Amino acid sequence: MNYWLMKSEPDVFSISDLVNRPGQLEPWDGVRNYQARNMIRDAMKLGDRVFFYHSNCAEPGIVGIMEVAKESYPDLSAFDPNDKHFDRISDPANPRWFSIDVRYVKTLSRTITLQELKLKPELTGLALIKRGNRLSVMPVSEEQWQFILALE
DNA sequence: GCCAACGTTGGC
DNA sequence: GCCAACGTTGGC
Repeated sequence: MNYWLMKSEPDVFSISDLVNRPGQLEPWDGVRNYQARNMIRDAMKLGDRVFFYHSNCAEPGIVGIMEVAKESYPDLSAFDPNDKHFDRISDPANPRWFSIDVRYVKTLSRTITLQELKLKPELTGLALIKRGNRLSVMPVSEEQWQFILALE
């Protein structure tokens, strides 16, 4: 099993929103970065665990866990001219962007904040805390995953 | 709201 | 292929 971290702005889509979705399922679409796209398309497998990270908010940090409920398929939002993430270049016959579906697993008893994660020497290799990192999807090693969970 | 970091675009 | 201009991300 692989481990990941995905960011979402809680004002746009929060972990509470995921909880309230039918079946607690949600298509994770709108990713428009090639590095992140490649991970979604090629590496994220059914059952993989994913940290839900709240970004661009008062208290950025990890708030919960989800799992991959469906492996990659073309991101339909790229073909919708009315969608915020519409991409005129993406050709339905040769899609440029991909989605996965995620399912809610749990909410952490507290937010494990970015501030706290930055202080841990064990996490210096974590992409999230590298300066200037803007990736919205990133891998987490099993060691990092266990370490972070133990902070809860 | 500011702004540093970074990815993308497009002229050359 | 270089690189300046521009747009976006996201912490603060």
